[in-house]
Amino acid sequence: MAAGAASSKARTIADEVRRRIVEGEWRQGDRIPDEADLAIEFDAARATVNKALQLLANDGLLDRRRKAGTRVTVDPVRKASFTISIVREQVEQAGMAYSYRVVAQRRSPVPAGLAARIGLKQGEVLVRMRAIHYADDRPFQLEDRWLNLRATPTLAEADLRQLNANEWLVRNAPYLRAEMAFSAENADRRDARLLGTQPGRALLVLYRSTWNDLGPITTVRVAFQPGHIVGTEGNFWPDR
Amino acid sequence: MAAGAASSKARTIADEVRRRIVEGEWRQGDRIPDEADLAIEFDAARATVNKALQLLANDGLLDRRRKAGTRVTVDPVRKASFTISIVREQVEQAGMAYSYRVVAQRRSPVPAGLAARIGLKQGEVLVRMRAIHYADDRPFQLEDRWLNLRATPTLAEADLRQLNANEWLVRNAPYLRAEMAFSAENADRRDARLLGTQPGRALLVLYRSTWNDLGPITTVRVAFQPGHIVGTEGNFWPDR
DNA sequence: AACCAGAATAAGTCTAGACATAGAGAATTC
DNA sequence: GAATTCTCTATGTCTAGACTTATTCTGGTT
Repeated sequence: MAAGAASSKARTIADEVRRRIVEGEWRQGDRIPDEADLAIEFDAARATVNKALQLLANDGLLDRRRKAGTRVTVDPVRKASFTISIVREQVEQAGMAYSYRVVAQRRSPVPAGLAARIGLKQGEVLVRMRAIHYADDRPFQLEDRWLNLRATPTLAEADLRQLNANEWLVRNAPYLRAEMAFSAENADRRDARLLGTQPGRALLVLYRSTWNDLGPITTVRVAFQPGHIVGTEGNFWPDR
Repeated sequence: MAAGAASSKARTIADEVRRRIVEGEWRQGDRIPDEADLAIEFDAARATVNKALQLLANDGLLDRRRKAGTRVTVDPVRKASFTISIVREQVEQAGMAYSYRVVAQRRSPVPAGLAARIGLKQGEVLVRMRAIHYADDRPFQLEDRWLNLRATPTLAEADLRQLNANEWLVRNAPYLRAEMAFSAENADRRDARLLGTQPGRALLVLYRSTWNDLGPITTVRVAFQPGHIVGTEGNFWPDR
């Protein structure tokens, strides 16, 4: 809750500049003093001021351009960062027992739409698996995953039935790029059956795909149990 | 799409270290050479190596501790950052005409649950307003907002009917802290009517609250039109 | 008025060196 | 054996100074 704010000169400067912006002393679009001036004001080296201002620029609070100087961002964009942790940890942290069951697994050619979206030739054969994650024996989330064994040579197909694919991937297949998207979908009959709910219930659905240098690793549709909320705390606040 | 990666020595080092991790040269939990050694290897100052490693640590790829050294993170957490832009911009960027209509506005005491969540005394009177954002005359999103005029002294109640509250706030009331959460809800009768859809349809719903040093500024429930997707690209990838 | 070249400027980056500080591991004491 | 203190090390941070680079601005040219 409280700002962990490890004190450091750069952090102090950043906080003071932030304060001036938040309290309206420096208004949106205003040009703020340049690094050299601030360095004098705060009795710091320019590099330190630079670091402080970069922190704020990363938070989207400042716009900085060479020669043009530093300005207070006009339409600050709201950024929020979500942390998607491993399901098992999430469940266990809530004090519930975690279990996992593979519902189906087979090789299957990728449908055209998906292939295009993740950058594969249509018809390429991937492993498709459905699994359910339980919290205290109640279905917690449902995953429908496509796995590209070519991008994860060390993962044998046979292992998949035993392993929690998500966990294996997190631990063993670092990715270079990831995309995520949230949407809401009405549970279809299968969703409802697997999640133990009624068809039509609104489900929060997360799509995630990851790539490494060998190509797409996996793409997954995760449907959460009805009522699930994914939250974050974020923005305009010291990150670390 | 491509890594914008402005080349810089620090960036180059970070990319190389990232490569070694992704390609398994350095495995999870491994201790990597210390800054001094890497500085020699890459013929750079230690400060530059430090900057490079801090970048990766921010991405969650490395764990760094004084004396203990730097290790490859064991269970990398998936972080993703979402950018919530101003509705109007979002709509206009899609080439559609934006409009906005206030459906209701009145002063109202905060219900207990909400008061507790955002840190107000129960019964405090806030302004509550409902509004619809349209894209090409089709309802795009629905907002149900509570506004604390005490935290935004310059905002007169009378203005609210004219203004787009969200935009006014973004431009004029910088916040210190924000919380966001996604969920999925079945449209109730009112949602459906205002969004021009059928009751029961799954809606992606975003809750957002913001605070400044005067207290809570606003809290809002945003319901998107059915089928709406909020996406991101993120993680393990250079931020900027 | 439109265009172009050069000067000036502010941020971007790097370096070498210094000191601060957390914390692991060893040595010491009880 | 457990607890405490000590020591040393790797990261954290800062500094002063230099050089680089993008971009604005200015003034001159067509």
